[in-house]
Amino acid sequence: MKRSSIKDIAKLAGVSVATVSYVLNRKEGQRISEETRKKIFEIAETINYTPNKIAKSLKTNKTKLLGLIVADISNEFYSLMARNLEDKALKLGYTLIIGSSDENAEKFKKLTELFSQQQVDGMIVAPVAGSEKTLENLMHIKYPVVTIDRYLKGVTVPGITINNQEIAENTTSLLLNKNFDKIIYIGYETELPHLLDRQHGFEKAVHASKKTVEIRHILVGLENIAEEVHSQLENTLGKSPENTALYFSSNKLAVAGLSYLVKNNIKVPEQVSVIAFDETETYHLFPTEITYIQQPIEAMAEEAIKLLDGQINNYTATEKRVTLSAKLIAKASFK
Amino acid sequence: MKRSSIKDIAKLAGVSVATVSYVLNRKEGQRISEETRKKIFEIAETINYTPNKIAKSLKTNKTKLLGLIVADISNEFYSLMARNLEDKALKLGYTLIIGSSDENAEKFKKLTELFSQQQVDGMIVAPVAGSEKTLENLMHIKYPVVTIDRYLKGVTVPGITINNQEIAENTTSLLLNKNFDKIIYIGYETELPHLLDRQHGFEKAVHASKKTVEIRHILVGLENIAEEVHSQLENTLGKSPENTALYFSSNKLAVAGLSYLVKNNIKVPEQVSVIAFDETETYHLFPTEITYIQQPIEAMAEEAIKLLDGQINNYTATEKRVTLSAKLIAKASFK
DNA sequence: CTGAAAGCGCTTACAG
DNA sequence: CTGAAAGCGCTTACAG
Repeated sequence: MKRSSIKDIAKLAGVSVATVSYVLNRKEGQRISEETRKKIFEIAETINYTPNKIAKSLKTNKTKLLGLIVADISNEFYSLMARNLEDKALKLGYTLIIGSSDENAEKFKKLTELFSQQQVDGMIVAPVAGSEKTLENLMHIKYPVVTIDRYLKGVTVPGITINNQEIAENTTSLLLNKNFDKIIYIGYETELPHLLDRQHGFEKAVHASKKTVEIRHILVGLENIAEEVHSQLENTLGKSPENTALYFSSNKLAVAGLSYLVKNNIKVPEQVSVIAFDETETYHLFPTEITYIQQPIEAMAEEAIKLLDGQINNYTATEKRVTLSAKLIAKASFK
Repeated sequence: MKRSSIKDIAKLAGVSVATVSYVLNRKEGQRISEETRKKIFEIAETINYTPNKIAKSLKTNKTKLLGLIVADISNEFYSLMARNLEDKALKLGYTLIIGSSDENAEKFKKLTELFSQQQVDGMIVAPVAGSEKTLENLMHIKYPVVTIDRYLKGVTVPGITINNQEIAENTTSLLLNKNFDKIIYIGYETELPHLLDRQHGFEKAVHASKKTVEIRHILVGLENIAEEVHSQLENTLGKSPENTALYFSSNKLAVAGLSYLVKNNIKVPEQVSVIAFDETETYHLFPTEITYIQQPIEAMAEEAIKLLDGQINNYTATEKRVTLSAKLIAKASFK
């Protein structure tokens, strides 16, 4: 696979490589005779020339490559985010290189190093617990970085989040205004601030409320979600609950919980009301339409790319954080 | 963001850049005094040196970048495939750059051009209808390419497929051996050979059978799957079917069909039996466990990377096609 | 209107 | 054991 270069064109056209470069890049300032232009384009066409962006990158110090680090690209939320980022990036001429951190700080660090060696112009990352140092180092060398979905305490990286605590608080208040006997919060055992925000929002609403309602928490690890949720729901909710509400703080948790409800033939919303953070196509197979909190993924992607591109080209300050609003989509699972 | 280079290290260490390069790359042949080695490593460490792979690439003609083109990275099948490819690629030191073609031949072509300009060492592609020419061109310039999931008629690109026709035929035979009154095949209106293979497998089994059973086809476009499947199932299956089998040729179709069953309270397998091609987490919210055909995604990813790496390094012939076997996972949806 | 030349950050055959 | 030098394929200020 021998590719033709600018040099080949120059030789064939009997001009210098500089001229070829000028023509191919359609620079305005330099005026080159229509004749040579035409000849150069024709030759480029016939020898099937494709520019070597690597060579260009070396000179211009821009690769037009963006690194994306998510926890796991096969996770629905992240693959949808990746898709949106891809589209927005492409519009500005960037392509995405992707890595999954598996919630592992060491792997996260390795990926940032790898991407930095590949000279990506910037990175969009969903940082994992324990990766504060890695982010700080990137900030320190002024590497353009934007966080999405998550953020880390004590590190001021520009990024996009949603109003996790607020929306959790508001939806929990809605729940409290109904007269449930019991409300169960199903969340993660985690240190990730954005997930804790959801929990704190829930708790804040509970404390502010005058209702006497039994509150229970189910917290599970990031693995074996289904099994853990099932067994804990069995303890906390039982097989024939009445007048209870379930608050799932992620779509994965919700799916696990809903499958418990299906298996035990528990009726929604007759016996149990359900609200979930995040959506998923999976809800469509549940007999009742699920009330969920919708993240503005497209807007998040758009803002992330904009913020990153701004940093890369020095438009934007590097401590800008953008908070977007999630939205409650009310459906029948809630009574 | 000024990065330090090999030159900086050389200057600081008082040696040549050649020496630094040798040390950092731990070349065996060249023996360099332990003293200078140590000094160079220390300096590299203190000035926080990271190699510029772009520069290396220009010289070595290897970027360690692989292009992945799928129809849509937010599609569950492809994001899972991407994840597996990512892992396998990383083991060989490659990173993945990703693009979604949206089943659009023009966009597919654009992505191959973009990736080729980025000098990816090879591409893993799920070709779209009408992209024969694009693939041929890549083959012609001997660009390392491997197809996954799909293939195209008349183009001999190395690639990985599964035994679509055979597994479809076998599972259909199973269906025919039961005494259903009616069997409905739900598939796509498409020219994509791998999907037609599934349909042909179904039809082959039907023709070979001596049973008299009513056979119906539902073929839908790639968009508005849910609506189309719903309305056509309403016509073909009705609201209270008996002794009927549904054969879905993809997980998306299956989800659309299952949601119809849920909505109309049709019991599986009492009234209707179900078999689906491909799995999805979504099945878990259906009251009955779904019988499905499982693609060996991990093995496909592994073979794809192996095949591509082989081409890149000239181990493998460039017309090798690998066919892996899908497996029927029998569950309760089938009686 | 066009070209010679330097340089981006590396690698590597060659010489000593 | 180490270095000078060429070169990968581009871009771009400068000169003419």
